[in-house]
Amino acid sequence: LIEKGKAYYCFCSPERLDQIRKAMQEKKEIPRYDRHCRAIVPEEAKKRVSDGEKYVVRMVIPDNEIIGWDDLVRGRIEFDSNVIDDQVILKSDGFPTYHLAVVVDDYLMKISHVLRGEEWISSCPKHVLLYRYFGWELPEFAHMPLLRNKDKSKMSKRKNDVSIFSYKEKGYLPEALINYLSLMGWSHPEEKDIFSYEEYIKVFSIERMQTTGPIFDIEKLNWMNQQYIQNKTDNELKQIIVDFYPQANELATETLDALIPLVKTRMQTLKEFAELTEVFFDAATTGEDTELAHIVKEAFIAISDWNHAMIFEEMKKIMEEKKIRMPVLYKLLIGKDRGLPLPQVLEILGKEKTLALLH
RNA sequence: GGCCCCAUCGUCUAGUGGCCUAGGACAGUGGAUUCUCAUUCCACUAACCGGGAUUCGAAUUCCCGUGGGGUCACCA
Repeated sequence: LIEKGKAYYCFCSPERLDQIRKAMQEKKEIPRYDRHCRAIVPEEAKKRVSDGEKYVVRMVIPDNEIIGWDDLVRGRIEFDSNVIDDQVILKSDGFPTYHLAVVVDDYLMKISHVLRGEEWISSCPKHVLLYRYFGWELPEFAHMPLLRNKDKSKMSKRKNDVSIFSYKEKGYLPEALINYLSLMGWSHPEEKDIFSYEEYIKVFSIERMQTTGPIFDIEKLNWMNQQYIQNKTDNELKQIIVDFYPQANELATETLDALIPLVKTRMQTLKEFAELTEVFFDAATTGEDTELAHIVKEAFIAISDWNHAMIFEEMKKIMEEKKIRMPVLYKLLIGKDRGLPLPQVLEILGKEKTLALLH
């Protein structure tokens, strides 16, 4: 590029760069490199380089030209070359900057389509120019909309939780996350909301890509995750839960098996399993109403055939007599006023452990 | 601020001049089912940023505003 006159050595110090940038800003001009070193004749530049002077390499931006490309999602995009900076393409440490690297790397990798975030639009003309300078065929460019926060600013590592691993840790299923994300800026041709990754690959088309930046809303992800959890078979879900929450292995197999269908419709994320099944892991505290506890205990002791139907019968009698409602019994037995269906939970827990809750 | 991108319910979106008194999904509200909570089912609330122009006819085309976003590094 240097030999072709499409790039040149620059010896300007960071201090000088800072200075001219500030000066230009004060004059309300576009803060750009002033092309100071572009005037240095090649022989002199080469000599200074071989003398060991520190340098970077900048690309030459032509004057008064329109640089553009046909973006696959946005159509024709054009820039006036006069607003483009003589970008550094090789740093003083000898490493290329992103602009040089991405063009060369994509070329070597035989990349046909460059799909990237909208934030890259303004540096794209530099890339277009680099392709031209190298004499390489331009790939297709498609600039995707940016995921945004509630305040509409773009999502970023600094401000947001954008690590896919953290979503996994929070108990989101990979397929649910993928499904949800696929709907950010794109829509299924049949307006479906739930579809598999395989189907997504099959029906995806860049034409359906939207140009506006969608706001990442966790509510719909939650709903979608719940849908995916519900659509699992009991066995699949059991495996997923055990993988996610190894403590589940402490439970007897029958216990866990019986719990799965109960938790299935009540989990938005896998993390909620622990909360839902707390009573199976920790000895729950008894309620304050000791009189009620005593009555319930007596009634339960009398149950010979320990199953949820019988348990529920006894509970109904007590609720009628004491004029109380279900939440009171929940509170008494599991320490919370809501949860998995109580009679079933108690059946699974077993008579002995249930009575222990009421000691 | 310059340049660039964008603009339909609170949110994700359908919509490519007439099928739109704008459709679906999430959330919200009300109801049905029900042993709490969920699930499931039903219903309701809710949007084309503003102004011009083109057209017999604009959410859809064009222009001007306004608003939002991105970017202006020897970071990617």
